[in-house]
Amino acid sequence: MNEMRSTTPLIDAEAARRYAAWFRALADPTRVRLLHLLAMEGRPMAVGEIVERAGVGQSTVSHHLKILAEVRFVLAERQGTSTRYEVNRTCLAVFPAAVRTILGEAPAGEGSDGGR
Amino acid sequence: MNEMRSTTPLIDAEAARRYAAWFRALADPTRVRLLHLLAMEGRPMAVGEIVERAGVGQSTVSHHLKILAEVRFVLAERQGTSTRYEVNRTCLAVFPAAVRTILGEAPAGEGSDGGR
DNA sequence: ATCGACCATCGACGATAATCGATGAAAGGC
DNA sequence: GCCTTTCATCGATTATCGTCGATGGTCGAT
Repeated sequence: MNEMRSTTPLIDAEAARRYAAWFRALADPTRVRLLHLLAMEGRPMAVGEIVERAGVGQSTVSHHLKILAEVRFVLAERQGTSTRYEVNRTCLAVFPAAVRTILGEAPAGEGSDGGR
Repeated sequence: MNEMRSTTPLIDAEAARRYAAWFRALADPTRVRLLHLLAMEGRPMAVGEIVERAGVGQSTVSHHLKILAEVRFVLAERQGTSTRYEVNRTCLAVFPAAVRTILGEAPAGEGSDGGR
């Protein structure tokens, strides 16, 4: 019982959920800082190394890295007993495109998904 | 008890919270749809008019409009007994700038705040 | 002054999310 | 084999969020 009455061509519910999910991935200060740390280092970093600088517990860091990885804002690579995370700049390009679509300035459609 | 150990020049906690707040404003499908509706109409709309097309209750719409207004993504204007909301495209320009700053590609500093 | 239309706010509820400590699982070194 | 290191996952706790119905406040008209 929850559809837009929609005489006008509006974003459908699924697209709205997809866009919201992207924004939600960066809707937490800890994740913003983790992403920025990885970007500034510019190299794959081990989780323990990240934890040393994050100011939050190891399980918390792991949790947030997982969320960032699910939307491909970071990439994970196992290396022996360690896991290296690095920033994935390509996928972060979705934001300008998403904003343009929401504002109706985009050619609609999927937009640059960044190679998901 | 929660600071980055920060030998490297990282985003400070306050900046991270500010960026996260911007992303959080669009981290909900209903807000994405409301913003898109306002953008497609391209004119100030009364709340009742928005409610007719939003598929959620009046108080819910009012709640979300308030959140969008707090970050200036929409602007409110009382007109008699009614309140008109319209999209504020200028402030939505913060996203490309925010992403560049988080990725360390920005000229640092405040970035285009959009005239807040 | 009263009424009606319009919208914001309140209170409550369920759902989701952030954080932590503890436990578990995989890989390497002994 | 066993122990250590490294990380992911689990369980619990607390806080935040989305939604609703109901109430309250403001303005215009009668």
